[in-house]
Amino acid sequence: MTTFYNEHSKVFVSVDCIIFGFENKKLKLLIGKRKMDPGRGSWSLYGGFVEKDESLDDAANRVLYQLTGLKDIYMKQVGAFGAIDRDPGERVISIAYCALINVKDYDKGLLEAHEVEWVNLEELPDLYSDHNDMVDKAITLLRRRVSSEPLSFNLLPDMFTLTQLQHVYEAILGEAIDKRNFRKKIKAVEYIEKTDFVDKVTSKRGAALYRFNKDAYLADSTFKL
Amino acid sequence: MTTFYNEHSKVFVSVDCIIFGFENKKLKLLIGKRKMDPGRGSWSLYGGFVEKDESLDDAANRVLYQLTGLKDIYMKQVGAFGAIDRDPGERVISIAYCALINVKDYDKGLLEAHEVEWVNLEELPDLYSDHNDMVDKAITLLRRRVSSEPLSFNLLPDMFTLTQLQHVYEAILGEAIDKRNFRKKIKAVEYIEKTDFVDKVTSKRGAALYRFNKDAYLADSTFKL
DNA sequence: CCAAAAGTGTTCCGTCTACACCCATGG
DNA sequence: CCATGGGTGTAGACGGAACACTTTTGG
Repeated sequence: MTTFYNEHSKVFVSVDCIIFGFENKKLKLLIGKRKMDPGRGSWSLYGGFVEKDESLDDAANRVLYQLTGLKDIYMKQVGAFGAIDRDPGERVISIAYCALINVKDYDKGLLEAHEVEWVNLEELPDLYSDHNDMVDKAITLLRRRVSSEPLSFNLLPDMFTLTQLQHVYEAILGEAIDKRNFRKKIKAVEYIEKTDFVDKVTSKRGAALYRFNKDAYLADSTFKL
Repeated sequence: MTTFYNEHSKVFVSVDCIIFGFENKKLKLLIGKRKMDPGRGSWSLYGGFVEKDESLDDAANRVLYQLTGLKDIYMKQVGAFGAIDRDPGERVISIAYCALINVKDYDKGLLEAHEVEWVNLEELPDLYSDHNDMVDKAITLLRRRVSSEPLSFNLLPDMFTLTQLQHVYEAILGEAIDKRNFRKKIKAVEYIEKTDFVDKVTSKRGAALYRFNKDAYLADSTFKL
């Protein structure tokens, strides 16, 4: 069995997580300063090596769980990055994954424990190695998918106002959206359901809270926004 | 420098090429029977291991070159596949790449030398390991991109008739397209240029040959079809 | 009472779709 | 002369974009 394999060389494989959050009308990224060589001290995505007993997806979920304590998170593979010298220490090929989480679900204590921070996407610093390329590709994918897949809800609490939802779209697409046209489209989507709850935090008048009905969506998986 | 790396395990990394061609109104895939264990004799994509001195993209291009003798081919990464047992022999993570080539550019002699064949996409057999998943993902990407990127020309000779071009779109999208509407759109695209040449092979009357002007496209990279 | 956010319809314009006939030619 | 594929225009439907005012209420 160990036949032709031996002629070839093995390499390290890691996963890097591009973790998007949304707060205050802005897309945010969870990044930290590297605590190891090479690249100690530079801003970096959070990552980890793929171990023998886990698939790539499993590794990405494990790394995300280690950092955030969250499971069953929206995660998509962004792509494999494999320039020869992308890691100055050893040959390491890395698979980038993109995760969308609700910032409110994230335990603030962990921010300090792991020494990571939420940084506005627009103010993203230079990151370690090719991590900026990973982020760029992730955003490109996100923009492409946000209109054809119900992604956006992953960045919000279970219940949200239409204004919040609109802000998510605006942040991802990077452009203003007309309020009336947006709401018209939303009303046509049957699995975005109005609840009887009202949010009085951001407005004096109060805004109706909506909910994404995942089961209804799965029953009729058409999405267009 | 060899510090924390050692705690982790290395794995083999390979690339697999999903090579699309177009002939006789059909999308075709270049596949062969595996000539090695594990999986000897089963239909398979053409692949190879990533070596120390090459990036992932380089490896994919080398593998494609070894098989076809072609360089500077349209190639896009499809994604990384890393289920634990996807290769029954050893842990191997594979990066799938999608290539589009003009079947006419492919030396028929190489077909036999490498024992590979063009197979209609619709008649694709069960492939080794997760190769069918790779193909499925490649097609999904292709469908998504074909309307927003000038891919289709890679599947045709330098000069082509509008009917041929339409057949390419129909094959990729898997649905019939109205001839008049299609030609109307094409005429609006300034970098699809009519030449003075006429193709008399497929019709008695003769069909005008067109050419994709890459420089004109790059000068104004908008594409919508 | 006023600032701040929520909520609500209509019109216009451009784009997509459906659809059928004549043309040129080689065999 | 006819079978085969090449080539052409129009009308109606539909969806997207632009656009402004009223409502509620906490401070």
